[in-house]
Amino acid sequence: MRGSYSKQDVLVRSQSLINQTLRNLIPEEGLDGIEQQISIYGTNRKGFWGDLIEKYGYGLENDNLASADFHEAGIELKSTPLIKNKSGAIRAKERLVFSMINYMTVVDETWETSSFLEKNRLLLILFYLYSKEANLLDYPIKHFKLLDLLSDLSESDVLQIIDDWNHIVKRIRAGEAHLLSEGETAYLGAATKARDSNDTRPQPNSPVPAKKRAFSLKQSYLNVLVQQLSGKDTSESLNKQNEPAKTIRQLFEEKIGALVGKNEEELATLFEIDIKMKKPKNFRRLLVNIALGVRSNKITELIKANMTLKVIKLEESGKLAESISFPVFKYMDIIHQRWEESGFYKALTERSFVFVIFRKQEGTIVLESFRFWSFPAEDLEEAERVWRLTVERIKTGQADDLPKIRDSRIAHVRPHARNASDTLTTPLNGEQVKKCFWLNAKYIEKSLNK
DNA sequence: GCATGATCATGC
DNA sequence: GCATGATCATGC
Repeated sequence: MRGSYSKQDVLVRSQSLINQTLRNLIPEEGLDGIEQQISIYGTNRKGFWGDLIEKYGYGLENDNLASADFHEAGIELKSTPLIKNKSGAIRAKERLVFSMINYMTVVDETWETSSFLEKNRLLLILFYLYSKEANLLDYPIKHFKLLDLLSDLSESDVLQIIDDWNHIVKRIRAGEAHLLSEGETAYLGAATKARDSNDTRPQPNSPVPAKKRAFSLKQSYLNVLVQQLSGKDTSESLNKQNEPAKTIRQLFEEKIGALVGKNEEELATLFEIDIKMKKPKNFRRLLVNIALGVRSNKITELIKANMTLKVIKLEESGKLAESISFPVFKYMDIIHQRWEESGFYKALTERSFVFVIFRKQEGTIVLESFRFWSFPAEDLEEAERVWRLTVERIKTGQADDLPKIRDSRIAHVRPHARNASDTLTTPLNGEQVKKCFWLNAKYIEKSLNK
């Protein structure tokens, strides 16, 4: 069977698999044996579902050859789980991981000659709906997406993925593989594969060993794909139809870069906004949205990239007045979490920011610049210290006395609530006002000036 | 002037 | 109703 599919065959076959389950697809005489394997290995055996769908969904024999699954059509098949959250919405359960990054050899590749492109030039992503309670034989297939990385350069996603690949490889060439983080790139990330911090690999241009990493499509990227495939995507793209595709960086250069040097009043006039009315709290964000050509804060490219747009204002001296907040944590949850699974850790390592920077100047406020920023890996240890201190205090009945701004050069804990009666339960200190981690304004300011 | 606590404002 | 971005208010 292997190799006899054309691209069209693969698409037709995939369409026919929608809403099917393995139980529907596996012939009766094969089911017993597979059920037995499930009872031995459990339902979480990695890749098992993917192996079975190749065989029973597409009639491909399992092998370990490095060449594409559908040899003839040059298509690589990747299966990835979806999960329903409490409110019933469907999202990607995890990132989609490709092969390991070989730091030693990838530095000699270009995108065109890369082993990544060689293996994944035509990517068929199959989404199935996982459920903790269900048998894996009963996971329904929900969507599929064919991504042509080789020739679909008009597709902005592909452009961005190439940009990301180049960024990652550039870092490795610079001897900075140990400083990589997933948040540095937009859609294609360098996800850690290491079980612990000793699980490392050598890199060519530095003696420092680096954590094992693999290329991956980010969970946030898959989430938007799924929304789009199911017709539920309400975000607005910065890439306009009939215009050439651009990367996120190019889009900001074009749309924000062009307005650098203009002040609030000039921007308001340009956009025909009546500024005589009282300025709302998010006035500059509104200006930025208009500049970007969107009407809401849901911007497709930024959601895909797990990137937060922050509009900040510097004092005349260049000082940043306000710290930057993260989502509120639950006292009762955080005490049971490991650092690596905490919301703060994930926000720091997987999220990134684009800052649009205004600055006070001679009685007005001027659009000064924009900057892409992600949390530097070398500062993770200090963030971890603040997090551990926070957890320790909550556990020991000091939830009313959490790390303050002077306790760390990087982060602190502060309220983030509607008002003083907007509280959550603590283990030993009763109800306390909702709080979250904040990155110190001074730390951000210094980091942006680097 | 800054740390800290508190709240406003908006959109989902 | 709530999460989140953004900023205000107070007191040392």
